[in-house]
Amino acid sequence: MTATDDHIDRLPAPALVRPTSQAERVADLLRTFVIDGELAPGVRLSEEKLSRKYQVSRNTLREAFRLLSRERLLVHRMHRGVFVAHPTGEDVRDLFNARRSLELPAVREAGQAPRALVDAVGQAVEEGEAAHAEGDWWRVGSANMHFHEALAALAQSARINEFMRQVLAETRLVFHVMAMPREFHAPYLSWNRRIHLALAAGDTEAAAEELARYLTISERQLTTAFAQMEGPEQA
Amino acid sequence: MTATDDHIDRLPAPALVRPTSQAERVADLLRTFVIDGELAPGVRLSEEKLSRKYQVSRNTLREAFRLLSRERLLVHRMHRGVFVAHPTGEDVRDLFNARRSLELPAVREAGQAPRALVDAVGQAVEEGEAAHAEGDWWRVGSANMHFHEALAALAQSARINEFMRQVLAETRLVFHVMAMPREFHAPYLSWNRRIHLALAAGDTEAAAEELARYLTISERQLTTAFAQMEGPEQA
DNA sequence: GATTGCAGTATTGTTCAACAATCCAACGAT
DNA sequence: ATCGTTGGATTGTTGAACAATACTGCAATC
Repeated sequence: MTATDDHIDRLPAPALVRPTSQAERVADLLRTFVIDGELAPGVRLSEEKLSRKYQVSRNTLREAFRLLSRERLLVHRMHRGVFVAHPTGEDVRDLFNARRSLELPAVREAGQAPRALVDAVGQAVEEGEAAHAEGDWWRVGSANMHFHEALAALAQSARINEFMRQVLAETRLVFHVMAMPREFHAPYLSWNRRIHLALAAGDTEAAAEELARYLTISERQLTTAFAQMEGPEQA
Repeated sequence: MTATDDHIDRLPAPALVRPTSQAERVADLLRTFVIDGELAPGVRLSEEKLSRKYQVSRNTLREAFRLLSRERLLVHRMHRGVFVAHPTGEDVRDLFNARRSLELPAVREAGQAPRALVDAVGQAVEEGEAAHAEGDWWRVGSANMHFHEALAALAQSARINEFMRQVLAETRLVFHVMAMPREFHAPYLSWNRRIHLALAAGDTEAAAEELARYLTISERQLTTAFAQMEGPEQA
């Protein structure tokens, strides 16, 4: 170890250059398509067409499919192909149960979390309000996701964070199943603001109760919409 | 719809015959190997050797690898191959934070859960005690996993259940990193028994407190062991 | 008229062989 | 000691081939 090594140790280390494989890149691409709704729920992804379009071999494409099917964004059906996941009313209930398990305790234990994590919640609130001011409804939705992601992050576990991202991505799929009206997200803006205010004030219990109400109402809205949808027509 | 269709509706439906792909079967196989410690943490899985040994093509094998790397049981390192995950002390902290987030709230809300789910917790306790009576330490460990899996299941979310399974599988890997003494699991048997008793009695808060203590102590044991291990020697 | 049986077709499941890209260890030069 | 080079081994990716399966439509049956 020479003296010059000290300089190296001081470098902003974590930005390590990670080489990525073709399969991962394709998976990233498809993931954004699914989350953004460019690939509608239930749509089948033809191996031949996709491999031709994105200039990758079928084998590489299939590796990407495996990654995304473990994330529940794609569904593999033997000899039939892979399809964009198509959540049902049952899935909605499950997703919200999962969110309750993740978000509520995270908020209740927010006292243990570093201030930076609480601030991130506030930033998401502001992002949503800014998007609302610009009338960018899609970004309002994204900001709402960031908000809840920030809530789960209070639990301080990278694994929880990743799981939460998955759950939220799936939740976003739910919105694609039935085109929600643009104004659907509007009421949540003030709600998020209230939750963050309570958090910043250290009143975690109040924040948790607000959040619980939010989740209950949001779930009810979606499940009733699904009931109307799955009842009359077929699955 | 003829009258005979009624009989079909009454069949034990959920046992649907799901055809499985080669890739999934290989993934299942490798998963058990990893969890059971037959493939030690850090070991590299040669594509050529494995494909030859299990008579599958490299491409199929790689599909299985992608599945398992999303489960964090394998780690893909570009141009180097896939390795059995090798958890660090940092991972241990993260895993236990995740478990606290999952298990504690699940126990606290156990009142909402159907009795069958609470009974499942008791069954896991008995499984552990039976295994202990037989001196089958490996099964004691498995039963302990089942116990905590049953706790998380009180949250009533299939997604939570799966996530918990993953977390526990990783936790099991931790035990393979350093061979824990056989008696390591012994004290947990009575602990699990106490937690279940409190649960069955409806005293969820007492159960949660016991569980919290358990997690704290268990985490401390593992992290100190890791500190001794990662400090002197290299990573 | 609805169900069953049977093409034919399209697509996925899987394998194989080849090549490019990269890592790694060993060697040798500075 | 450090660095550049070289060669071998392994992964990354491809394209083509074939088997296995699902789907459609039509004819045959009751």
